[in-house]
Amino acid sequence: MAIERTFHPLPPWQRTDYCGALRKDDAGRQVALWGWVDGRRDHGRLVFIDLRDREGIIQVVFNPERSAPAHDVARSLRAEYYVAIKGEVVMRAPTTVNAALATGEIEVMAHALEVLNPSAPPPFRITEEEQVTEELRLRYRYLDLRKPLLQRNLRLRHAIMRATRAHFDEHGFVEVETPILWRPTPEGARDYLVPSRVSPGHFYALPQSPQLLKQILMIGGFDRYYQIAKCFRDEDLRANRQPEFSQIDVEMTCPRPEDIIAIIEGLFTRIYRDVLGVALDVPFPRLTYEEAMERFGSDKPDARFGMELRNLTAAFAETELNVIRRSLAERGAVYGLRLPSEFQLTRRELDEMVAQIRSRFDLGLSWAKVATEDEWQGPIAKHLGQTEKSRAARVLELAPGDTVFLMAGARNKVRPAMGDVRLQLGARFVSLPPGLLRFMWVVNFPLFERSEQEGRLTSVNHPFTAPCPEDLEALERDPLSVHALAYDVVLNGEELGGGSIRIHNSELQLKVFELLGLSRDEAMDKFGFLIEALSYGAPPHGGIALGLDRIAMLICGTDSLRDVMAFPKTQRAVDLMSGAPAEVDPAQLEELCVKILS
RNA sequence: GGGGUCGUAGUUCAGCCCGGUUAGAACGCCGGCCUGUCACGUCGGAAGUCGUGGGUUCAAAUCCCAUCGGCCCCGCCA
Repeated sequence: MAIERTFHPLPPWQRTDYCGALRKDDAGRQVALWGWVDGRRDHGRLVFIDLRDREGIIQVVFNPERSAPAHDVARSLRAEYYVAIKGEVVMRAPTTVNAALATGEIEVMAHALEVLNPSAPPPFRITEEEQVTEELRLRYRYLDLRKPLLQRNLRLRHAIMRATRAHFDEHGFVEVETPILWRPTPEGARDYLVPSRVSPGHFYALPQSPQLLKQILMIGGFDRYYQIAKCFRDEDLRANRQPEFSQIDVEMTCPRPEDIIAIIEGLFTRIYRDVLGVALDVPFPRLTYEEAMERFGSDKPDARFGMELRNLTAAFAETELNVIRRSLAERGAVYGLRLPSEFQLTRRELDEMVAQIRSRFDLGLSWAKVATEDEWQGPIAKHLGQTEKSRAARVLELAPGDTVFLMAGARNKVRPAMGDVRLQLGARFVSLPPGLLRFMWVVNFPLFERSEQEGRLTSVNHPFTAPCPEDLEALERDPLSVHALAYDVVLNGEELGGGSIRIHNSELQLKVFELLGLSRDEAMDKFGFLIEALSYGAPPHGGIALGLDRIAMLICGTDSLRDVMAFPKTQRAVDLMSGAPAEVDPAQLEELCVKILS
């Protein structure tokens, strides 16, 4: 057919209502609708169409006695045709009401119909009932987006962003945009690089976060800044990690940690109230890093269930068991975990868990079943002395039928491994109420940790984090003992964000770089602009950054980031719809002075 | 970089273990009939590079090897 017969760039009439928004109060009204054909039921004479738009579905009836031309066209409609109709809203006869539909008490008796665009048969039905592979969903993202799940999730995400902007606006924060083309940085994740045409051999990096830019905005006098910022990290993907994601980025002048904490508790309160109508309990509990590791074996504890770790080092002080004695001699520690008797693992499952912990953490997990306080069964049971068994039983509050897990070794290795065991047991046995929200702050992080791979100190947070003032004197003598003015906000075992008070003194900043193995010259080369900026009356400042996508995941009740992003990438960082990344024309590369090696 | 899992009509899946009919089903699609359906019904029809490549075999969707792609995880990443 000639294009001029089928291409209608302008609508034939204006829409009066959304399909899914009509209700029985609208009965008697003449309406004009646009929407997709969700389904067609053709009875030869009567034709029924389910018409769908973003608000929902309504049934449209075509009766040849009402309009023969419209009825004729209606018979040719197919799934996902985009059509405009005019008609009258009428009450359905009581026997024909569809209780499954919000609009089920009414229908539209059509007298005019225009096909605005036909559709090829879709590769899958636009309904949540059909479980289609993620690959196909991503390839035809525009069709998947029409489904209720993504419609709902992206609108919830919009509501989160709206609440965020309102909250910060009301507290005097200014939203400032920062560049996407920025400077490569040595620390942190792998950068996405963009070659510069006008400076051959030089590259921009897409920002991993606007960290330094927001600090410089404080130096630049904005006092209170926020931004919903796109961030980029070229690392491998996970269900909850995409290469490009959004942060709610915040910075303020002269804050105490409690000022940031209060602002963010206010933000979460606002988001949960506005988006879900849920009232949060504030303030959130605060745990020190040390306490979180000691009790949960994690710096992002899931406090929705118990089964906390217990320190059994004292209980095992006089043990005869060789493995444990050896690790205690090396200033190691012993930790235990109690699995209550109502939860039982088979021998096979226990063996699998032991093997898995060995391969992932290179640590030996031991277990025993408790018959009575002094009578344990299992591979290690007969090697355990009476003293440690009864001491451990007291600390862990063991009861007959319980399973006890034990692990000995260096504290900083045993605790995360036991934390992992705890999470596995929790996931396996504890059924959590869906609406349960356990927010918390984890504070008093160490400033540095030792990187085994690189054999040097690295920042736990980032190199711009300020040390606690009372630890300053230990900075050079014992850097690992220094605590940071840093705080993470955690919900249900998921880290939602983290922040800190920053270093605003150029000498201290240079000292920290030095401790991280960055010479004064290298530091000036890579961060000279920051050091220099700090020397011009930089006010003390600090802030936080929150993962918007993760917040959206939790609000939407999904465990995949792809369900809260309009156009996500696959695990190989590919966009299946557009085919990005793609090869480019050799002429483009030449202009950029870029050569492909392989 | 490593481990696991999946890949068969447009879609969802069966068949694969134990090699041997013309590779089936449902939904969808195409055509006919049907005035109250809403998972409409009904009659008929079309539809397949069994992800790809190689090997074993008289014979491969089926067994073996490699490879590509989706998902989950470790490493990596706040």
